[in-house]
Amino acid sequence: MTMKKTKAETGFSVTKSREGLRLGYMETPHGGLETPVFMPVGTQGSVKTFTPMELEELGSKIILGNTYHLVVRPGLDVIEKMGGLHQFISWPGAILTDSGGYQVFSLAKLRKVTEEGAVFNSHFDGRQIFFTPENVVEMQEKFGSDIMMPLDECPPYIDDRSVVKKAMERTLVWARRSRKARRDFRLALFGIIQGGHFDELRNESLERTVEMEFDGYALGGLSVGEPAPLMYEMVEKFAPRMPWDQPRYLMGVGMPIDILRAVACGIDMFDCVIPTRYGRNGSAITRGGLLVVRNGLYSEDPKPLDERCSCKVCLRFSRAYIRHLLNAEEILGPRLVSYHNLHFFLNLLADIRQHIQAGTFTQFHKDFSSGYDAAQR
RNA sequence: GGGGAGAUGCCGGAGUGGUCAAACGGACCAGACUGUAAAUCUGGCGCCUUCGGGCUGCGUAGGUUCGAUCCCUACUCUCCCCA
Repeated sequence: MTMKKTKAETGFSVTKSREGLRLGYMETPHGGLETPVFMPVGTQGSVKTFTPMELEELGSKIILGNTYHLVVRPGLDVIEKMGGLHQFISWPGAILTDSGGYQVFSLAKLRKVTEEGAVFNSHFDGRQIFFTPENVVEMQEKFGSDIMMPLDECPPYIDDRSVVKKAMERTLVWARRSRKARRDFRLALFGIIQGGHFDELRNESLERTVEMEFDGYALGGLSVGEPAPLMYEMVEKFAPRMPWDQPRYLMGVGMPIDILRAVACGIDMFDCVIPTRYGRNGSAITRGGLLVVRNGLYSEDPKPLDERCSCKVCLRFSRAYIRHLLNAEEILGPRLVSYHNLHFFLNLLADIRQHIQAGTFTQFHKDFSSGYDAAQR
């Protein structure tokens, strides 16, 4: 008698540091990676402004893709015919794909959610696209995503408990269906915990999702407009209750200090558009907080974006030059700031891992926070 | 020398008697951005303000009118055509 497979072959092991923090190692079909980890977001098959070579150079082991966006364009067929997502975008590392659950939130005006799934009027050409828990898993298997996220309903930050409850329950039903739909057990499938800022809902979502036995668990529905303290509260309460021996992913977070706080609560995986979006919009993330290089203040500033940074951009270029590039709408401007920002995030996570290992994370966290302008988050 | 057109805020450029501190762009200044419809979006952009409003203002100087960026006169300057 053969045991029915319920879990991916993707391996994950955690050790507990002296300070009680998590240090993990995850194996995927596209290489291993240490956690806590930051995953750059490459929605449409590209981490905006970066070549895969640059991502490798920065030490990124895993990036995100987005099922909704990739299906809208170039379409599932193209990616399949090109040999899967990794080959198509020429990325040798791991890929986690989000399901389109976030688009249920961000493209709320263009979609309709039913028990069956979510119908989107494509933002690109208006064409209707139907997402169900089943076909979303199927699509991600065709992509060959190392980590698949199930379709979920990500509600906005809202005080109406019944709305959040409904989304949470629907996410549970969809989770069960997603789990049943998987065929390729080399790929991991995570469960997503919803419930907004309501303790009982979060709790129920967590317990019932964990019962379904996924390969990892994610806290979803946070950083969707709620006050930061509320997000911290949720992470502080629920991260520790997620299974110890499996990856814990806080979706869409966040700013450096958000990440530090979440790591302290036991989160392993992060993704966020901040480094790349802020980069394109002219803000550098630095040890001192946010630095809006675009501002006139820096027009004659010879200093690097971050005086304590050793990235290629900071070793070579002045704020004045970068501001000029941004101002003149030279494409190099957004590229340079994005490069610095992503280096900052990846480096921060490397520092975090190192300090956890050394048993000095708490001090590092404290030092970082005091040097970082709180007003800039 | 003759004829014509025009001068508006940092720049371009609407406006042709009151609803104009003056449309719309651009530049400039600032803010936002957290599983990316974002190389995007929002706000400010004469001076002062207790944010109610007050003051100065559309080449210069006069004039008409209750009222002028808008009409008249002169001047200054710019551009175009003819000689």
